[in-house]
Amino acid sequence: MARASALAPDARRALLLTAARRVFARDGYHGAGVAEIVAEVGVARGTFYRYFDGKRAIFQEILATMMDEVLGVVAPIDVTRPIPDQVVANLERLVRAIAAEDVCRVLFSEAVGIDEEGDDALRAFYGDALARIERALRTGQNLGVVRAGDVNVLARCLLGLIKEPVLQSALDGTELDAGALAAEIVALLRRGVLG
Amino acid sequence: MARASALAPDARRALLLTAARRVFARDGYHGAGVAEIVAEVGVARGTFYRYFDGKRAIFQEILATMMDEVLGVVAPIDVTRPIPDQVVANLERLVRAIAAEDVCRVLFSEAVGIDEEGDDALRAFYGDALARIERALRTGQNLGVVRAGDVNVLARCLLGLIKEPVLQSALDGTELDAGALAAEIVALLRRGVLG
Amino acid sequence: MARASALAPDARRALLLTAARRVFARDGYHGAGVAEIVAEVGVARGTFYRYFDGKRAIFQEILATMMDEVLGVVAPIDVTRPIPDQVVANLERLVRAIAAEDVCRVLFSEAVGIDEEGDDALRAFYGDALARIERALRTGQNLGVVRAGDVNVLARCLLGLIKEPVLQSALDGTELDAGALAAEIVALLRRGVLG
Amino acid sequence: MARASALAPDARRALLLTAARRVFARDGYHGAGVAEIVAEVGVARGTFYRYFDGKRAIFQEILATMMDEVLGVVAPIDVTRPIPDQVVANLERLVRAIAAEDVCRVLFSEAVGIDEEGDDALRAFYGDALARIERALRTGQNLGVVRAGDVNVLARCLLGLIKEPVLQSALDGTELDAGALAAEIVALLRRGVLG
DNA sequence: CATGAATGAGCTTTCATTCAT
DNA sequence: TATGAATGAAAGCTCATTCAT
Repeated sequence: MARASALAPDARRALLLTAARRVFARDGYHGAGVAEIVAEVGVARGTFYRYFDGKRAIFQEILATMMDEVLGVVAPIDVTRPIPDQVVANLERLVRAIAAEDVCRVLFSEAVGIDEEGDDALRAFYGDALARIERALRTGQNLGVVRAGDVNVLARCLLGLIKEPVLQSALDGTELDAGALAAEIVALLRRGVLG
Repeated sequence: MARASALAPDARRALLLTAARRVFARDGYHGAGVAEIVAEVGVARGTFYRYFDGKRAIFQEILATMMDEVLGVVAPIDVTRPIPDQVVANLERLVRAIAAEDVCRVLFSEAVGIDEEGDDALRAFYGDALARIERALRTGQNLGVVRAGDVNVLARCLLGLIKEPVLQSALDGTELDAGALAAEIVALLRRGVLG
Repeated sequence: MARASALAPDARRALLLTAARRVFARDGYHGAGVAEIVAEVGVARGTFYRYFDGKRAIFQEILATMMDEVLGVVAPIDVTRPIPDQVVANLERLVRAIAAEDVCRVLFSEAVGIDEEGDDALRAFYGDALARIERALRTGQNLGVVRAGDVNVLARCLLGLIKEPVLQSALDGTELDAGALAAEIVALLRRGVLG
Repeated sequence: MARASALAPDARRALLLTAARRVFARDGYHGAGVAEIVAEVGVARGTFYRYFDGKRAIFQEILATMMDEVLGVVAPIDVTRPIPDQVVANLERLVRAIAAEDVCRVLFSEAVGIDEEGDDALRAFYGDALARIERALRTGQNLGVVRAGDVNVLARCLLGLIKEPVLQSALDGTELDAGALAAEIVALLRRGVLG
């Protein structure tokens, strides 16, 4: 058989990761097969195992990457500049990051319950995300711009505020307007919905 | 193996459903095997297939039941009585319903992406839930108790507000205080978090 | 459950046999299920096993009956009366007997290769049938009305002459004219086809 | 278990086909299991499914091959050469082809009633075979060497004349003398058996 | 280093048969 | 005697992984 053109190992590894992301996003973790991944890249099955320990391993690596991508878009607040604008910008970037088709399905649906190791990673991810939100809330409370309340619960609520609209868009195939969503979230945070 | 005593079909069916719920919640849809379900009930493999068309069928039935359970706890608002109390009560019941360990895992994680039929059911469920929230919001707007805004997006946000804290509790094993959560959500709806 | 009306055991046995014949003819030996047979009669599975040792046993009994039916229609030749008429009449009855829808499928297709016992029965059946034909041929040779030839081979040929047109009719769903077929066979026996 | 040495796909495929033919001929379609086929070849279950879509698929492929083998031995009649010799030769080759142990059992007994697709193939096979015989008969009638008669029925009769002796030989384990059978058939066609 | 044929544990499902009621 | 819930061996099939080439 035609041997795949010699490629820098890193490049081939990247190709496999990209293909796997696509396949996992399309078919889900259990629906995806190593066969499809290698077919997309055009290498043999065995080659896959030279670069990754297995299906679970590549999935976890993709997951870790996605988590970094998502958490990475959140910029620290610069208190010397207008805060609300920064919050809105962060929200928009966050929404856009998790609305990326593959991220949404893989991170929010497929990642749950693969195995203990995966669940640990997921817990760490959410722990990190929630810790950041809580910190922001506490800072806000200290500055007097955030009302009193259980930051723990509040953080989880905010997380849902962001996640769910994105999830629903993915589920029903609707296009998502990140700006509008961010605006609506901010409005909700500012004044609630009642009155 | 000792032959399981014959049982009224409905009783055996119920036992299998209960066991399956437990197993699906514990191991996930793909991790669960018919073998485990029948082992929990103490019957032979074949018995399972007397009552259900297969693994997918019993899962979908459990899913449908859970959806009914969840949507069923939401009582229609009686406009002749104080509305906020009813909303809080509804919220609390809703939180408790979806916080049931098995409901949370099965409905929010495992149900996604099993097959087209399952996804259709899921879409229908969320469609129903969102439609109810939107209706409530619109009614509130007409009564002047809900501020203007895109009810579509808002409904999705509210859904996340409820789902996410429950999901996070399930993920990290924290006990959930439904009352406190409901209160916090109401506070958020009333005044937001800022200021 | 409603207990099937008390019936003379022989009558119930006969009902089961009739139903089984129908089912075996329709679905084949392997395609048929005990479930269908009892459903047609309206009795419980267990009842079936009170009357028959099992699926194989009832099938063999049906087979034996069919063999008797087929061989039974062949009347011994009465040498004091015109022989050709009797041969034609025998042929017609034979064709009609094996053309019975269920006989054809069950006896010629499904009966082969079920198990050793079944194959023995089949061998006995064909052995009997061929022995009769051979005897008739030999008698004919002695009377000078049948030309010389290997009666063993000839008997097998004659058997095929009768069986195959019936089989083909069953296979392609064509209606069979027993009289015409008998006539054609006789013509063939008389003069061949050449010249 | 010792790993089977890798083989060129075509070679492995051929080995599986050969083994499957043997197993199907020995145990029948329903009595045969993929387990036995792979055991004969000395490979693992999964290997089988690399080459065939399943048990039905390999069976149908074997069936198609057998049909081709059988129909392929019949040479077109060359009218510039003595016709009777050619007919006898064709008959002999045909008998030998269908007398091959596996062909006889698989094609004439096991192939019937597997599923719709299989029955269609079988109908097509017989349709083809009968059409050829009919054509030959009609040609003979036009040339004045075949007497008048219903070619449709006649063709079926001739088919049985060939098939049945072979079938019976297979059933009772008798050795078959293709030459003698062909001669007897020709004699029958020429002069019948009476007189 | 790449290949891809081979692996085999493990899955879902079927159905003739049994036996407590 | 009739019932039908329960049985469980055995089937077909999948797919992540291995390893000789």
